[in-house]
Amino acid sequence: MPKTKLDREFYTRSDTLVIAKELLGKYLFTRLDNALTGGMIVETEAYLGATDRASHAFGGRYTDRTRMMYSLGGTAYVYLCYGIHDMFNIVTGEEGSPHAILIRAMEPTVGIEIMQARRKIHQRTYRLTAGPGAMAQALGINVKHSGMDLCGDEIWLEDHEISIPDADILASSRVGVAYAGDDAGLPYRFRIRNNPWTSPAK
DNA sequence: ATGTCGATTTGCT
DNA sequence: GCAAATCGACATA
Repeated sequence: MPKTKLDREFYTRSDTLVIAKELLGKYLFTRLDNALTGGMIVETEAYLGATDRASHAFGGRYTDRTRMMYSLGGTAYVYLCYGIHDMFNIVTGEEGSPHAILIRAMEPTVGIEIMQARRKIHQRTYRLTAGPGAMAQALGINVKHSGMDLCGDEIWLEDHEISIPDADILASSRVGVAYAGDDAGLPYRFRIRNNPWTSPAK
């Protein structure tokens, strides 16, 4: 089966919600510390830049932390949450448009022992990569990788020609964004129906 | 300069 | 099921 790395054109398209859905079933890999780890994306969440109250870039906010969100599509945006968790996002759209997609969970396929060691988990459990902080930790991603080009060879995505039918994509409201007012209820969280590797948060 | 709080996870009651 | 953990970004002064 053909496996092709997602190229710049995939990320620079303008419809972030479409990209967020298309990312389901794609594969995410990291080759960090000379170790290959990765798996299939099963849950994503879209943040629509300056017009989205839940986005860090709402209103065009531009700070040291959010600067990377304005990069060209296909750039990593990683930030620290609750002082503990590194959250991995994929920037989309053209340069200057601060859209991003949070990768919330994946089904691990490659380098499982390495991911277990990074997570200090030594049993087979869905907890390994369910939830954005847990998944980034398993992949070895941290805030130092913010701004990294996802068309390079340290963090990248691949199309394995798995397509998720619309009927198997569940859309629901985003998690942990109650502060976003009217935008909190928008159905921008997507996951694969009946996939046990999706994150536990409601 | 200082205070508040988060796009979460984990462990314990 | 609930609350602690933990620190830097951001807002306010």
